Amino acid sequence: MHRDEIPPGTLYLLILKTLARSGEMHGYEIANSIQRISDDVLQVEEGSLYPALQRMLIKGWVTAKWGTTAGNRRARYYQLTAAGRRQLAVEMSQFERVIGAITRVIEAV
Amino acid sequence: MHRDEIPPGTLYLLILKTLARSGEMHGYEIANSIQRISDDVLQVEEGSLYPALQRMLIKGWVTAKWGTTAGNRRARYYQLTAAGRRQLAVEMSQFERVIGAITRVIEAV
DNA sequence: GAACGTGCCATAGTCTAACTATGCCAGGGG
DNA sequence: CCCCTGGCATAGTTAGACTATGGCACGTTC
Repeated sequence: MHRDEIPPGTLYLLILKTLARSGEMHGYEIANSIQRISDDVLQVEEGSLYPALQRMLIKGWVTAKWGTTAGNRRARYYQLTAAGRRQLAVEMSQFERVIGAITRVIEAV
Repeated sequence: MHRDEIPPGTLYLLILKTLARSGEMHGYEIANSIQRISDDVLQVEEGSLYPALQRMLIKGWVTAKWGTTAGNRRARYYQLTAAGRRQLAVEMSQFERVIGAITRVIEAV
């Protein structure tokens, strides 16, 4: 079975936006933040999140450094780069453009 | 390269809705209709459309019969089934639910 | 101090579905 | 006759979200 909750491609947008809002975060925080703000509709699985973060590192959208959490655990803190901020703008406008177009189709008379 | 225009999964929604609106249509008409109503934002490639229609036939969401177009060409005419209409309702509510959740995240302060 | 739960990271492998590229056939116009 | 267009179809590639699994360290409980 598949839950199909997060449409492929939009995970980047969600992560980029979350990091832009909150500055430095580690993976767990990112996932929890997305889940909470979406009222539990979007559940970011660890097996989706960490591969996505790796790809984003490679693309240069984020940087990572190891640190320690408030709960005294080791964690990787991610931060947006300038390229990441640019990518966020791109993804936002693409999202709006495409969702607007789909909405036109499904609301057409 | 990839154009990334139609998010995976939403093609079903677009086709179902288009058929619901216009009754019987053949593939070419469906693609043109979606493209036109979306103001050319959504471009349904033939290599995406026909496989999707095949899957929808197998799932029982549509039926097909061969006919002749106004331009005197042979074409397969697709029509929604009752299951297809039910599926359209499901896809609509899922779409709204997920897009609403994503919107909350990308508009959060 | 052993056992367990939880926080946190990571990867291997599966699967869906949209894409590219290609091919076919028929009608009509130059 | 040839090409353009309309129209259908499939084989193969690719991205990326998922499941399943594993590991480790801290705190708490008994």
